[in-house]
Amino acid sequence: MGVKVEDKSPPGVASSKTPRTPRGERTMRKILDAAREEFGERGFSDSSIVGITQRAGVALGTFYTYFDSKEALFQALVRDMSAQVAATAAPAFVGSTHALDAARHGLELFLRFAREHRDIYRIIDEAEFVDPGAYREHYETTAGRITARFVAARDKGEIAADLSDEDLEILAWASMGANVFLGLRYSVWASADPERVAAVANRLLRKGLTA
Amino acid sequence: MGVKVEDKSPPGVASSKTPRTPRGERTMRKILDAAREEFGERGFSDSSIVGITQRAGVALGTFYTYFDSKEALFQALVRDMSAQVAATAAPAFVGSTHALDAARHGLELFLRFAREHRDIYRIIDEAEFVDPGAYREHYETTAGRITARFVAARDKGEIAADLSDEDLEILAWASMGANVFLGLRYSVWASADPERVAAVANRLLRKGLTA
DNA sequence: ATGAAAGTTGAACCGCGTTTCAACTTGCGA
DNA sequence: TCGCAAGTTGAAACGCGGTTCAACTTTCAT
Repeated sequence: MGVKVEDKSPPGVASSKTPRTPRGERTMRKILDAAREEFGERGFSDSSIVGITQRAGVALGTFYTYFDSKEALFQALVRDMSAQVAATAAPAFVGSTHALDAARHGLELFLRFAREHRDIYRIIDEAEFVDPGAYREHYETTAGRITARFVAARDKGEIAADLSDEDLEILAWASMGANVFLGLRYSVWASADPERVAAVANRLLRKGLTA
Repeated sequence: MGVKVEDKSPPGVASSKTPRTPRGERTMRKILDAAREEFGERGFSDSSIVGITQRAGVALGTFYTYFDSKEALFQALVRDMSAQVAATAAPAFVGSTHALDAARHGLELFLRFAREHRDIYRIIDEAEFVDPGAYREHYETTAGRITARFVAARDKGEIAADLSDEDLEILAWASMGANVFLGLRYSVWASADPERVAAVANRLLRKGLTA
């Protein structure tokens, strides 16, 4: 299938679908919020544009003022949420905390976030099928950030010097996968104490990455 | 949505949809194989029963002799493949190998398997949305197996005695998540050397789980 | 050999949800 | 104040694909 997007322009550049007035802005926002609810509750294929516009309190046709298709809307949503997830864990990595403590704290924040936003979690997962490009971009960007932190930590002597950049990339993907599944199991499917889960999981990194 | 399954009987018990002759058996097999191809290539919602029956070389109506719906077919497929994945890694754990070596070898086998069967990998992922029950069952069963191995290894003194059963469950989920994402990144999206990836990733377990 | 059960066929039915569009309303800038 | 661009509306067109079904063919037990 693939996603149809008319607007190939870089973000910030006006296109035929970009709202030009405050009113239009508000309406588009209402549609995006409604879409998050609808996609989160029913999944992509069981969601309908009728349902989304009804939730948003606008007419069916209004949808096509702002989006070319259901897929284009989904894509917009995924990029929005990917940014939100990144912003959630980010605070753990400011300052000069030890990299492995930061990783533990970041995981804890992520687990709390997942617990509050099961719908968002689900939407990103579904992107694997609805919009593979956005999905891949989300995880590659995330893994890239983790790798960069590992490399920096190694150069600061916080983790073992014998680990190459390639090794660290592998370990970053492993770490990210662990985090995602811990979120699925302990935040989405059940609610366990994020602090405890993060502390136990951190053992793998703390011992596995040091000399 | 949810999956409609008329047949609530335990496996092995005849139902109205079970083939009763060799010919029926063959036809059902043809449909299942065609479905694996179709779902793997196009994903669930872009796959059609027309397409599947055409690939299988049978008439549209024949489908409904063996399955109640598109969802029921998908469910049958997922259970089939879940078993295949389990069977793939299993050989690594026979004999009296050290638990952590076995884990490394099991991951390597899984990575090779994922490389050969990207379609199967994708189908299980999509079950999260098409048939959440089967998806959850797949990962809970898998995590359960890993946890059991960890517990046994701890009792044999191969991993740290201070880890509780609950700790080991958390670590099992982390480990499984790592494996899944490594498969995605290094087998499905690209083809890296499974032995190398498994060896590097194993460092986390080898150091993280021992005292 | 024969009849009944199992299996096969594909046209047609059917509901649903996306997309279009021409008439209408709102609100901003001159 | 006025006119036009932006935004809104919802009925209807449209396509698509899952499901049904009654007629037909094959298989197999007796």
